Amino acid sequence: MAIHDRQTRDRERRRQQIIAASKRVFLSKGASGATIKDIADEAELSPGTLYIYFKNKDELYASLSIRILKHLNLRLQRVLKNTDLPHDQKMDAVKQALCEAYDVDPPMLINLYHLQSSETLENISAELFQEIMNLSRQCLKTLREIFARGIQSGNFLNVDPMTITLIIWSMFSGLVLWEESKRALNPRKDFLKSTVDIAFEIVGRGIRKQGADPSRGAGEVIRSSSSSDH
Amino acid sequence: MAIHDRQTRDRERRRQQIIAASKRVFLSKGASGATIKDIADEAELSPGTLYIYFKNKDELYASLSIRILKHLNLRLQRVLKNTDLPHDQKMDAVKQALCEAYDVDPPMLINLYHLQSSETLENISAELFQEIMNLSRQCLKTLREIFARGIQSGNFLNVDPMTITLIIWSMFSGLVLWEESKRALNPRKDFLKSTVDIAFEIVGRGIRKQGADPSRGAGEVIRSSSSSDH
Amino acid sequence: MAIHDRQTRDRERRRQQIIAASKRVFLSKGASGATIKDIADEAELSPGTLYIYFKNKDELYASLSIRILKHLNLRLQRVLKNTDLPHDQKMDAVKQALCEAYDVDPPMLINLYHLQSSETLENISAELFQEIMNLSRQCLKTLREIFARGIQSGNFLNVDPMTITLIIWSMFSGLVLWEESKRALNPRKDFLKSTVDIAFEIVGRGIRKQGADPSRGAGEVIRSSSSSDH
Amino acid sequence: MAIHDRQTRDRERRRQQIIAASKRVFLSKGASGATIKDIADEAELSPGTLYIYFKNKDELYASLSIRILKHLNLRLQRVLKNTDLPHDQKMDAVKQALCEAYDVDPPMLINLYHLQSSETLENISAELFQEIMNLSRQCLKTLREIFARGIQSGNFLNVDPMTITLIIWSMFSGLVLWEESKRALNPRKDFLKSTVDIAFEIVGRGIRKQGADPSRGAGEVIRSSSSSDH
DNA sequence: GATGAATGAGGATTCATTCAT
DNA sequence: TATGAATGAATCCTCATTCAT
Repeated sequence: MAIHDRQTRDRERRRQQIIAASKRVFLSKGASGATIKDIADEAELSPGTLYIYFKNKDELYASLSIRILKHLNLRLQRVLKNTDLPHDQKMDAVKQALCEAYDVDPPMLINLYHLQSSETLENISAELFQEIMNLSRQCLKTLREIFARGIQSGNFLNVDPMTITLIIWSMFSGLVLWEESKRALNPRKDFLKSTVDIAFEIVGRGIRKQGADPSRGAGEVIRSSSSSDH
Repeated sequence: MAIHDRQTRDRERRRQQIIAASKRVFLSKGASGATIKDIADEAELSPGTLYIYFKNKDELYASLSIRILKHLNLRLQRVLKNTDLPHDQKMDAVKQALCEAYDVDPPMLINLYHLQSSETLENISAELFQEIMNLSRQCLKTLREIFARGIQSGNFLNVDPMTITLIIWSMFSGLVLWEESKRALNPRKDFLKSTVDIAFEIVGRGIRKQGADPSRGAGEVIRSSSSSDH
Repeated sequence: MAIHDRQTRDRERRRQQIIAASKRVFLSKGASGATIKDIADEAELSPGTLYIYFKNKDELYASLSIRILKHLNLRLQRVLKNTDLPHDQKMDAVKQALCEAYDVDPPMLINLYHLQSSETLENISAELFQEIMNLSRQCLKTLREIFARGIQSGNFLNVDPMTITLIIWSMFSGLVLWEESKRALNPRKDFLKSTVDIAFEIVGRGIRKQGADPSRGAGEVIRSSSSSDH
Repeated sequence: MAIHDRQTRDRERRRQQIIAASKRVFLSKGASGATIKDIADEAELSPGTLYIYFKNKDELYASLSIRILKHLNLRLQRVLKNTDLPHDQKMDAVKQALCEAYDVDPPMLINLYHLQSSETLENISAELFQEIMNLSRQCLKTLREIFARGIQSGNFLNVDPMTITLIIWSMFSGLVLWEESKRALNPRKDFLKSTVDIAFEIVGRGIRKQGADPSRGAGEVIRSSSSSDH
């Protein structure tokens, strides 16, 4: 038993070691710029070893997203279910969930974009691809639900909640990408947090009803984009 | 003279032919997925010919950004200088400039991101890199100036204008990337325009002073992020 | 026209150059022992060039058989159609066709065996595989027809002609393989011809009716193996 | 003693387990297509364990031949020494010896061919290679002696007995290879036995003197191939 | 002895780039 | 100028073999 446990633990530790190394390398060299040898060197392992733990380079790359998506999912669910939280503070809770996920794993969104941008999805197994897609979709769904309830409560403008989701998500992703692109040239400080604060404050102001009477869910309306197909 | 003119014209036409082809190919296959042969085939030229007009693959890729950045620059300058436009409609003009640039050249922002994200800049000449950087910076500067005037005029909240610039830019980029990532799976229609409309409406509402007395430039204040270094 | 012709000719010459080199290398190092670099070196080309002319190593290997199979096919057809030839000399004509094919391309049968032995057929295109299979089958069919007529004519024992075909083919192949396996160790002389002569003489004696009355096709009978499925 | 015996027995049993597994794997995947892991899996052992019992892959492969060659040797010696057997039935006894060896170990001849065809002999130890070569030679010698006595007895044509040996051996090998190559596509039944029966019948007829007076050893003569060097 | 994770040399293949025509 | 065949460095991946447990 004990032996088996230790082996399992070692295996998992090695996996993490590889994942950590590849994050660093992928971040600095990009998905296709990074070579297996780069990653192996960074992980202080031999190239062959990577193939014991990951089927190929693309699967390794894709795997990076899994953990952080799970984490983000959890945090967003908690926001959704926290009924004690006044509706007008949910936006802030969403912001914190996103920022925390970013703190845990900075390049997460870069991965998500690259994965979605059809560049990779060639050599990854259907299951892994599905898992990532499901997790992504789950995150977006939860966000939409949060906003939908804000609208129902009368705190938010009556905008299609999926559209709000996309706007928030895109804005945050855009800021993260910007941040990361600057980091290479200017690694000292991160301005992300303060910029994100302001961004959410602005969007929060923009989405909240002005002299909101929280009693009814339909007041000011912004014509919704065709929401069905996002 | 005439002969020389025609030669120059032919040369330029051939360049455009290559640029147009590579846009299509880079868009569908990604920067590193696209091969020179792909582009040559699309342009109905031979691989060798591309090297007569562009020093190498990276420079070809980078030069795609140049044109669209120049175009965007022009449009934004016009918005800035159009003193007839009421300050509270500048946001809308900015939106239109960005959308138009996107219409002219959909992948432009993707290119910009990839260029910034250290993926490419390997074989690119220093001059070309500088030109791109200058053009990018110019666009951002113009945007910042537009917002700065909006603040001075008392229409906008007193937020660091560079921060607003980043937020707008990131949000738009994020939405474009999202759109592009969806296009592969669902090529029929684009929801970009309507989503962008709502996004700008929300941000516009968020950034405009509420019961604004446009006469003075300092009212409500959102604590600015450290702006100096963006 | 002239230019195009020359190019076509050059292309074909280059193909032959590669085929000739790979025959030598495959013969001396075996199908999986030979590396692309070995072949490229032998052909005095670079590895990449081989991939212009052949899709991959397996297809190159398989292609070696095509030419010789076509050649053999032609020769056997001629034997079949040569109605002037007395039936009891057809065996000799078959022998000469096989030997000549071997002279033209010694390793041919080794290839055929390897190809049939399911080792390769992984990376070769369905079409190429089909072409080889069809050519092989055609050769066997022609042989069977030759023997079938010999039986009908009353010169040969009444043995299933496909079985005779297999015996002749296997015997010849076996002798060639033996010869080739010896050549590595003892390259000076080839004993193939004389051994094959005797082999065909023995089999010829064995298959010909003893005091044959060529007038009827059924005399001595050797119980046929189940012939349908070879 | 007892302990030591058991250990020796266990060791030998494990060896057999590996040999049996590798036969199956080599047969289905070919010599170079089969990996050590394939064999280890089939033997339900770990890769490392194979190296306790065999120096390397090539030696494992080669050792497969040793056993069957020893077996075949024994059987052929018995035919040679069985002076009760009429000379004209020796051919049949040889056939049975070969067929039995094939039944015991189908891929044996395939192995022998591959070994001889310079494919393998890279990592094989000199001693093992010598042993295989000696055993092969021994088999052929015994066959030659059998045929030589048939000639002396006046039953067979006066053909160089080594040439007959080669012909018989090649024919049988050729048929086995054919059989094996078909097995992949059509695994249900083996036609080998019936085809081999007819083959030996034909060759037997061809080699036996016609109206043989078994009393003297020189009658009809087929010009011998230069026999010295086979 | 037995294990199986780790190794790393080696091979097939790709593709940006060059250059003779 | 335009071509496209040729190049060969670079990369992914495999797998025989080793070795710490």
